[in-house]
Amino acid sequence: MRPGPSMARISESTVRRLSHYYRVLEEVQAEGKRMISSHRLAEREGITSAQVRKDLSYFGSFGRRGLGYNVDHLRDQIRAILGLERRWRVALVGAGNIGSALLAYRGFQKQGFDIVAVFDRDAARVGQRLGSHVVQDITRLSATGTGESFDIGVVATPIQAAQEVADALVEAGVRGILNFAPRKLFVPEHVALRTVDMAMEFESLSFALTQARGPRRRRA
Amino acid sequence: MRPGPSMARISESTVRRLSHYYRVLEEVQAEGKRMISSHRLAEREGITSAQVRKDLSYFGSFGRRGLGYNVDHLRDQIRAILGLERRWRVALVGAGNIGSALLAYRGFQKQGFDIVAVFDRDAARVGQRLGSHVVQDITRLSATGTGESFDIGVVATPIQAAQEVADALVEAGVRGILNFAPRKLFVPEHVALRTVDMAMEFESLSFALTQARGPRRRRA
DNA sequence: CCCGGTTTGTGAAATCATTCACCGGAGGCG
DNA sequence: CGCCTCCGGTGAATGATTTCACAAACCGGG
Repeated sequence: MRPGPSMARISESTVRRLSHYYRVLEEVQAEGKRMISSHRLAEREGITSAQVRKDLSYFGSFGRRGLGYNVDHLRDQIRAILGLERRWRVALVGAGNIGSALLAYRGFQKQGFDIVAVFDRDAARVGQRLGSHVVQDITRLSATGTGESFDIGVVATPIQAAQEVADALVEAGVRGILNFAPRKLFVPEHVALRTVDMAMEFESLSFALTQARGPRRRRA
Repeated sequence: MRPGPSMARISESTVRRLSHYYRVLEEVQAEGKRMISSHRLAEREGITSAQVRKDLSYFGSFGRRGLGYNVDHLRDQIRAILGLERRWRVALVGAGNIGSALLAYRGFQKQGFDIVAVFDRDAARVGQRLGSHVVQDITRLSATGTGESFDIGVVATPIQAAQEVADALVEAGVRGILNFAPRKLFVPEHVALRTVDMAMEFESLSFALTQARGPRRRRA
C-alpha cells in the first residue's frame, strides 16, 4: 500500500495529473493495448514525458526500461495510490441546481463515491424526493453523523451558508470537503478541502480573452 | 485599460486570486467599509499580504501607503482587469445534468456571462424548452455562428463527444472554452481553455484521505 | 554473446511562484 | 514640528515545480 520511496510531500498538481493518467489508462485499456510508454501517455495529456515519469517515481518504479508501462498494472497501482479501491460515503448539502446535478450524475458513484444523504436548509425542499433520496433538514446532519458517518461532505449551497455548513460537516466528522461555493472556507488542519469555483473559471476566461487583443500572445 | 507596468506574463494563479479579491471586495463593500489593507484582504483569503500586494503590483499601484486600498476603486480596477465591464456571449453545448444546472443558475449572468444558445446532439432533447431557451441541434452551431457569434463555449457533454464539440466551437469562432468533461482537450493556440474536472477533485480528496492515516500530516 | 534501438528513473539545472525585508509615503498626536 | 505607527511597492532570497540529460535496463536479432 505504500510501495514508494521516502514518500515525500506530494504536490497537488502531481495528484491531479495522476487522476488524468488514470483516465487515459482506462481508455488505453479499452483500446486493448498492453503496454504504454511515458511518451505516449504524456502526449495524450499534452505534457512532457519527463513529467509523467517524475510523477510516477514519487510512488515507486512501475515501468520497465525499454518497454514502458504495463497498462493494467499501472492502472491498478494508480488506483491504489488514489485510494479508489474502497468506497467513500458522501454527504451532499444543498439540493439546488448544482446539488441536483451531482446527484443525478451517476459517474461519481461508478468511481466509488456514494452520495448517501442529502441535506438542505430550505423548508420547501426538505422532505422532497430527489432521485432515490429524501432531502433531510440540515439540522439532522449532526444527528445522523453519530449513527452513520460520512467521509466526505459536499457544499453546494449559496455563498452565505457555505462556511456554516462546512463547520457542521466538520462537526459531523467528515475528513474531506468539496466546496462549490465561490468563497474561501476555513476548516481544521485535519480536514482536506478542495474548491470548485465555476465563477472564477469564467472570470479567468474573461481575463484571457481581454488580454488576447492587447499584448502579443505567448510564444508557440 | 492597461494601467500596469511592463505587463509581464501573468500567472494563472494570480488571475485566480484576482477573482477572489474581487469577491471579497464586493463583500467588504456591502459591509460599508471604505478602505482595506493588504493584510486584511489577505487574511480573508488565507494567504499572505505580500502575495496580495505582489499580485496587484503586476497591474499598477492601486493603494496608498499608510492607508491601504480604497474598496470601491480597487474593485473597479479589478473588474476592468478581469474584463468584467462588458458582457460575454456564451454557447452551452450539452443539456444534461451539468448543462441544466449552469443554465438554471443565474449567478453567471449577473457577472456578465449570458448563455445565449443551448445545443445538444440527442434528438430527444433537441426542440425541448429549457428555461427560456429552446435546445438546438448541435449541427446548427456552425450555422448560427455565422449569423451571431459566441465569445465563449461551454462543453458539458459526455466525455466521448467533448473533443468533437470543442472542435465545432472553435470552428464557430469562440475564443474561449470552459470544459466540464473529464479529459484533456486540444484547441488552437489562440483559443483559451479552462477545465473543471469534478471527478478529479473527488479523487484528489480520496488521495488526501488515504494518505492522512499513513505518513504524518504536514506541519502546522 | 554482443550490438543497436528503446525507454525508464533520477540527479542537476532551469524555470516559475511565493515570501521576506526594507524603503518611503501617509496620517495622527503631543 | 518631530516622532511614532501604519502600510504599499518592490528587489532579493527562498522555495517549489518542471524540464533536461544521461546512465542503466531491457529486448530482439544476428
